[in-house]
Amino acid sequence: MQSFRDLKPNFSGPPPAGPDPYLQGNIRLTLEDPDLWKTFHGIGTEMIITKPGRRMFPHCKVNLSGLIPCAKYILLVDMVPEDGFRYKWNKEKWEVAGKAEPQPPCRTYLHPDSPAPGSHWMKQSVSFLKLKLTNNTLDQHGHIILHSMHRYHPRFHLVQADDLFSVRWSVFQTFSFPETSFTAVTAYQNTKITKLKIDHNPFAKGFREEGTNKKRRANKNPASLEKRAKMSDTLNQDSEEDSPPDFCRSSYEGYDAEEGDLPKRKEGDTVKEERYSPWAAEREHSVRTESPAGADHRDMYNTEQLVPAPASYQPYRFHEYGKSPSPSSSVGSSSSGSIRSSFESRVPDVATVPDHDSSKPRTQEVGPSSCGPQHLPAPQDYTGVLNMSMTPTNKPGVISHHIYSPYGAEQSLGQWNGPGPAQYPPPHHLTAEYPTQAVHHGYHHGNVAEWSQYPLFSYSCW
DNA sequence: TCGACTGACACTTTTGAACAGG
DNA sequence: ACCTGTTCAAAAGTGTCAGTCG
Repeated sequence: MQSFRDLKPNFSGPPPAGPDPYLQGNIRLTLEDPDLWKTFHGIGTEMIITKPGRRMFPHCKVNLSGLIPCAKYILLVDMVPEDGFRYKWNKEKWEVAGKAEPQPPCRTYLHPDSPAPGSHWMKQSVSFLKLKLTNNTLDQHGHIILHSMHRYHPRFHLVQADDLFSVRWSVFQTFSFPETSFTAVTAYQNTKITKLKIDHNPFAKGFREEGTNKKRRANKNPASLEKRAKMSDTLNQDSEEDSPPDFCRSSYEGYDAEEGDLPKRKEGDTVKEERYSPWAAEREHSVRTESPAGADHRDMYNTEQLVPAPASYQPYRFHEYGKSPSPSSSVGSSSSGSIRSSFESRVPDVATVPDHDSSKPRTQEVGPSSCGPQHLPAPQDYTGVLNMSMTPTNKPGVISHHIYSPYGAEQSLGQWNGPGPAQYPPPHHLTAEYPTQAVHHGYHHGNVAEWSQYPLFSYSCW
């Protein structure tokens, strides 16, 4: 199991009144199914993105501990570009194919249970199963928009807040897991990944060797069969013989393709996995290339707590600036680089809510929730809060903004979204960090939808 | 010509409504 | 009237593949 290293409050602005006891806890956020993730990561995880939106597999699932049981927390996920490049799959390996395309509208997936007491988050693992990825920049469903052939990794944000509105005064704690990085694709490039997905994703059972989906295969034309045979040969070759030079052989060996079972790794095996994936080596040399905003800008607002990986991950987490980003430049290892320096020493991020909110009664704002009998707010509860906002009302303190919610009651605002950035430029406190984006002056955040449309963290979107 | 992308397809799991029984 | 468990159809999630597009 992994846990993040020492917890640092990532809040630099005026601190909440009095010492925040929540920052002193031993909050742990661990990734579930790490072995599965590692298996994928060892090959080079790919995630399909489609216009209507595609779930991730493996999907993000985390365990939380160390939270204040009676305090409410909000859990979010967003996707961060790994670097400033676009990639292509060429001859069994990923190669840089140019600079990254301009970042699509950043969106943050809010866990539908949010906000919920710490006891709820700790009760069982928290799944982001319904998080969907899309390549449709005009997506109206609130899915997370990514570019195909670009690399990303999910970040988890934990916010102690009673509701969305109090997020503004809350402290973000950010976590990421090296093994969850992936390449967004519209069609699988690496046949090994395809096989892994088929073997582990129950929905793809029909494509397993022993599956019943033979009719379709029988319908294939000879050319397809031949092609598939080639693929199969390649796969077998890869599995049985040497992996392509740019793949981490040792890591892939851990995957028994025939059995389809997760590798049963012993602790001692981790040494073999020092270079975890085609990307691992890149990490060793890698760079976060110049982005319009620049790494500095991206680093300013939050403290990302990279979850310490086992020893085997160390090289992955080390990287330097100014070297080739090519994932295929796997040779060589330098374990002496800075530990994801781009994520360190950040000024804490402070989320904001629409200015209008400041006028609303702060009955449930910062500070510990009173530890009384608390009912777990079901998604409906949360929805109810949001519905208050969505429904015009005359009640004082109740915001009557229109919040776009593509979901039903259960999923209202499960994914924050809204109109494109052109319509809703970044909020004030972020504009300075968006030198290349439309700077908006005198803008008032009209509602949560508008606010949530913004990237929560400037460096996640340039 | 080629690579990226799209949509239809067959298959699977999940979900929820309808029903029966206690 | 309620609760629980079962059944079944619809919905949703998969990778495959042929075709389209730039």
